[in-house]
Order: sequence, then structure tokens, then C-alpha cells
Amino acid sequence: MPAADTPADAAARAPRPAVFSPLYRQIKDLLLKSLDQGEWKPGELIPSEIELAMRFQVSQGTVRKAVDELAAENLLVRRQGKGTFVATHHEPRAQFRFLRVVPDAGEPAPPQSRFLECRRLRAPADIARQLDLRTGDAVVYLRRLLSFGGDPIVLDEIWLPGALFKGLTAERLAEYKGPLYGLFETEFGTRMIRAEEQLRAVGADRQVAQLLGVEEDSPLLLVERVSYSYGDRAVEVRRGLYVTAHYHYRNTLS
Amino acid sequence: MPAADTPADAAARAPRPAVFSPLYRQIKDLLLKSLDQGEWKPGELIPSEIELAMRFQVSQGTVRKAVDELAAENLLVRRQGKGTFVATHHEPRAQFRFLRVVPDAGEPAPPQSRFLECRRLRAPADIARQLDLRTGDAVVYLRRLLSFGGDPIVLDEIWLPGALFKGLTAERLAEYKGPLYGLFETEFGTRMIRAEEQLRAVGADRQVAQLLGVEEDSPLLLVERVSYSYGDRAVEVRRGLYVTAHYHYRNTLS
DNA sequence: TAGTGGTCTAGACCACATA
DNA sequence: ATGTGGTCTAGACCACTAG
Repeated sequence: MPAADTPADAAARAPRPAVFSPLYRQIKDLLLKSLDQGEWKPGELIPSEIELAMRFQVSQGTVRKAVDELAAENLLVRRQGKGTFVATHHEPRAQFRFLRVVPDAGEPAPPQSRFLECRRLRAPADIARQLDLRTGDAVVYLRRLLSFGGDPIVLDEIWLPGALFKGLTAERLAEYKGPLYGLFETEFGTRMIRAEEQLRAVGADRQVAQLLGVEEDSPLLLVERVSYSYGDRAVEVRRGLYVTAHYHYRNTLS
Repeated sequence: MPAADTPADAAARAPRPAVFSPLYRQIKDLLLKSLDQGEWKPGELIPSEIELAMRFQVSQGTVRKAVDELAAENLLVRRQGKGTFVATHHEPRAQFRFLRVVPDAGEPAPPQSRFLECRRLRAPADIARQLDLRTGDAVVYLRRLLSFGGDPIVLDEIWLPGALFKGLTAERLAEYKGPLYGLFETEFGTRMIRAEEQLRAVGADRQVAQLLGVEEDSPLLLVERVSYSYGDRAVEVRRGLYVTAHYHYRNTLS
């Protein structure tokens, strides 16, 4: 009886590919596929390196390199002695990974969220384009105010693909504690793993000024975000207006 | 005759340290020290992994892991078949690593730089604090305008420690082509490797508005940056005002 | 052809968490 | 005591560059 056909065997037999893809990257893609398909859900333990090595018929070192890359991209979290877990927006570590507002002085505090609006509407052209939908497709539209210590700081508008967020209602949002992305991942199976932002300075219009408690035409920081899930699928458009008198947006360049 | 005493031997003999530091991290620190001390200058080739392994008396795999981390931090650049090089702000890849302004539409173009001011002065209290100097210590103060396709987009104020930037004059700046950080690294031996930024929206005062060609009180994006060299030494404070009508500051969250 | 980094393996041992 | 990830080693072979 011949030995099992391993990925390494197959790779050796296969014709030289146009672009060389190392084994560990193929393993990484398989792991990504399992994550995308929900074989292991956020917060759950994935199989040990040894088990994965047996499953894919490669050495533990090769699995290790694949997992290393996924951990570096914040998709997995390694815990020595315990195992490797699927990253989640619920754990405190990742809680505010996407929230870059911090006070000019003093310690960052968790924000209070107040939802002003939650309705379904037909996607405007620009939103549809960014979400890879057709103009007029159903989207969920949210509006909310983030406050720190009682002071309103961020006014967010959020658009989500209607097909992915069917049961999302104002009630669900009002009763929910914790980060929005945590809700998305546990209730709608959509995990945000990456986002692109464009920052600008704009003046406050009357309605916005009133909501944020600033004067009309006050300078505000406009943050336009597109968030992506597995496989670079765009799943959220967000447009935030930040009052930056006593708070700022922090960024690290490296 | 006894064999040479290797780091591994020493580690085995040494009393258990309070915090465990793996060999590859010790090697990394040694490499960092060599980089800091200028043993290998930006753009230069460092010794091969095999040579480094012999020099430090560890396996090639251990050196590899140390170099991997330094490459991930953009301090070294690996090139298959050629060797490992010290990263430099001159190579096109890293050229605009710290410049986050891009046009809303169309391809990013290289900026034109015009220096408005270059003088030495005594550090104000806040600048001194950020540069880890004493109030009144000498600093170099620059002011410059960045334009894209003829349109002024960014007005920068820059403060540098006087002790590190002795020969920096308006003439040097005017005749220099290329990124400022390239000049700093080749002419003054100071390489920027990391920066922290704080972003805000502010209104344009009269002088600024005139220089940037916008109306007074127009909203501008204020970017306050502190740049660090090896060993987390702060070596630059920068305060930039960005016109974001047709350009924006891009950022990736992951 | 020689030298470099890149991949893959197998095995030993360490650090950490849990039972 | 056991199982997990973390470190370190040694060696084979591959991909890429350059003389």
C-alpha cells in the first residue's frame, strides 16, 4: 500500500507553477479557508500544531510558519501552554484596535454609544460601489453618537450590506453592550479584519454641530472607512465626524 | 583545549533571568547595536546569515529569526540571492513610507518642497520635552511648503536637536533633491525608523491661509509627529497643516 | 558555478497552563 | 504528568543573483 499523498509530494510532482508558492503559504490559505467557512469561530481554539501537521501531512515547522503569519495579521492569537485561538473583537486586547480616538490628556476610557437611527434603505451609488453592490441593493443604515465621559466626540454613519445583516434592529443595538464589531461577528458571522481609512478636515454643518455640541463651521476630522472581512470582501462603509478639541486620532508610522 | 564559549553555553550556565530572553532576541539586540553604532550604514550590505551565525556562535536559524524581526520592522531589507541590506530612505520603496497624503483621484505624484525658513533657536518648553532636551537647548527650526503639481498642500514646521544637525543650512536644503529623511540619514547619520502622530482638525489662521492659498478659518488637518531613531530616541518634532479639499491622509487598520 | 536568502524537515529541549 | 506553543539546532534542498 502506497503512503498517503502529501502536499509536499504533490508539490514535487506538479509542473513548475508560474509563480512559486511555498508549502507554508498553501497551508495558510487552507487555514484561511477554514476560518472563512466558519470551521473555527471567533474565540474558539483551533487544532494544535501537531494535529494540523498530521492533517495537512507536513512538518510542524511548516504549520508553524503559516500560523505565525496569520497571528501577525491578527487573525489568530497564540497562547503559550493553551493553544491557538481565532481572534475576536470581544477580547479586551482587540477591543479598540479600530478605534483610534484618545484624549489629549489622561487615560483612554471606553466610549458610550447612542444610536440615533437604524433603517434599511437602497444603496446610493457611491456606497454601493464601495461595498461591491449594485445601486439600489438593500443596505442597513446606522447613525450613532460616541461619547467619552458624557461628551459627544464622534458622530458615525454606517452602511452595511443588507443581505449580511438581516436581523439588525434598533432594539438589538440599544441593548447590546460592547464593541459593534463584536456584535457583528457573533450575531451575523461577519468578522472585520482590516480597514482602509481616508482622513480629512471639514466644517460642521448645522445639524452635525448641534449633535456634537460645537459651533457651526467648527473644524471636524472626517474619517471615511471601508472595512473588509476574509478574502478582502468589503462589508462596511463608515463615515465618522470627530470633535478634536480635546481628543485626537493617533497613528503610528513604522 | 576547550571549545569556544558560545552564547548558548553562556545562557545555559547563567542563572535563570527574571525575564526569559530567547537567544534570537539577544542576537537581534546585538544587530541593533551594530546598526545604531553605524557598523553598517543605510543601503549597505550586512554580513550573510552564515557569517553572522559564526560570529555569534549560534545556528543560522537563530540568526534568521533575529533578522526576520528586523526586516519586519523595516530596519533591514532582505533580497534573495543578494543578501540583507540596511534599509534606507533613499530607495523608492521606502521613499514615501512616512508621507500619507494622496490625491482623492489619480496617481500619487512626488511632491515639490520649498523651504521658507531655516534657523537655529532655543527650544520652547513643549518641543524640548518631546525631544528629551532641556528648555533653551539649541534646536534647528525649519518651515517648508509641500506642493503637488503646483498646488500647495502641506505646510510643515520641523524642530530638530541642534546637537545632531550642526551643518544644516537653508542652502543645503534648497539644493537637495529627494526625501528629507534621506538627507538626514546620509548627511547627519540620523535615521528615522518610527513615528507617532496625532491628528486633529483646526481652522487656518491668516498667515497659514495665505501660504496655502485657502480662505481664513478653512478647516485644515493638523498632523503632529514625533519621530524616533534607534533605541526610541526622539529626534524630530513635526507639525504639519494639510489642505484636504482634493487630497487626504490615508491609513490602514489591521 | 558559487554564494545568498528561502523552504522544509526532524528532533531535542524549554516555558507555560492545566489537571 | 501531560499537552500546548516557543526556542534552538543541523542538514538537505530550492530559488535567485551575479560573475
